Amino acid sequence: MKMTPLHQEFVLHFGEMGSRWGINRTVGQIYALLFLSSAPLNADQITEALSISRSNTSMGLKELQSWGLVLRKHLPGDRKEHFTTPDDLWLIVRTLIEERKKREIDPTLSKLRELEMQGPGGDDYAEARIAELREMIEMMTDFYDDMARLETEKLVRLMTYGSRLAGLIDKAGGYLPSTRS
Amino acid sequence: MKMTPLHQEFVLHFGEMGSRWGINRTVGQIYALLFLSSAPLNADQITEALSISRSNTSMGLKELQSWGLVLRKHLPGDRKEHFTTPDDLWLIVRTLIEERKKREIDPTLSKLRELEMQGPGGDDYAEARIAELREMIEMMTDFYDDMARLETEKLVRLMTYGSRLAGLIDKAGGYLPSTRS
DNA sequence: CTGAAATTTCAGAAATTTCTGAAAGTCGTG
DNA sequence: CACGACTTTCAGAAATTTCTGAAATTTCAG
Repeated sequence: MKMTPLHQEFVLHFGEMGSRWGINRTVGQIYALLFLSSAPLNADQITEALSISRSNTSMGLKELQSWGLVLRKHLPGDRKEHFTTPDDLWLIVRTLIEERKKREIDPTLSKLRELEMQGPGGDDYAEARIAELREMIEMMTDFYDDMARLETEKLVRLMTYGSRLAGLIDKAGGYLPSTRS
Repeated sequence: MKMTPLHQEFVLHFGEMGSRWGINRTVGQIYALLFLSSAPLNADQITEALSISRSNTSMGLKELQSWGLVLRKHLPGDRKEHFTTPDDLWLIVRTLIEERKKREIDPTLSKLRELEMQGPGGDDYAEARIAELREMIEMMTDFYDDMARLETEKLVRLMTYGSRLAGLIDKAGGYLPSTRS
């Protein structure tokens, strides 16, 4: 691994940002390194490039694989495992959003539903607030599900359409619910 | 502060989720407590309800205010500061997204642009990857900006329209760029 | 099978983050 | 303008997370 100044800076940045993204420094760095590398790298190369311990590399790769952000790749003729990032950026973004939803939203949605199941307990305000929150999260995740189902091609076209979308909707005359409550 | 079982569970959940959301346990708990409370609470009430130290409450409130998720409120006749969450959930979500963008996306976008400014350094693959990443982030943040500008009413209508949006775009015959590069 | 190469696990060390109590600071009223 | 009520700051303690080296486990060529 050469590690040009470009690599250095990029990798360090992802390391620093890691904590804000809910992953740790080395995990961010490993991802960044693989992201910039045209050829798959093996664990020893990563260990050396980042000056971390071999076991740390192993754990970081494990986490990245659990996120689906890094793939194992067997290179013929080499016994070592090699690793890459998927090269379709849209796929990466979809994975990232899906995983974050799974970790950051879904548990709360379940909890809110569970709390509502427990029936009225006297605090009307709190109960209403919880119901309202649950409804909003449902609306957003339903919308997300719809978008996630679209092919990238259509998604891009939609996004490029930007603010004109609103006008389009008006014209479409969709008679749809307005703001809640 | 009464702290019914409902409050308890809700507050504890937000505390646990806090770490996944990039805030710490007590900050999550303070927010949850205020979210469920119809009346604004003062720092001592929060301190007591959550059994934390007064200084911890102070720091937590400071952070939540910096996110714009908690507002100071002067109650007439009481010298203490009181705190609430905005009650419009859409506003809360907008704030949350805006702040996360500011903290999690914008610094990276700047960094990518900065790296590109430094001009070609020999690694074509890495440079292309960085450019591609920058372009995608720009496309998404531009779209976000467009959406953020819409009134809530329209946003809701748009979201409720769900997957039919794609068909709409097709019919609109917008001749727009397809997938990048 | 065997054993060397590669990988993973894991207990404790190191680093980082969170939390506390005490001290310093702010504010408004008498 | 001084005093008490309230709030913030901050250094160090406590808790949590991350990282390491050594040992255990897996893998596969011979």
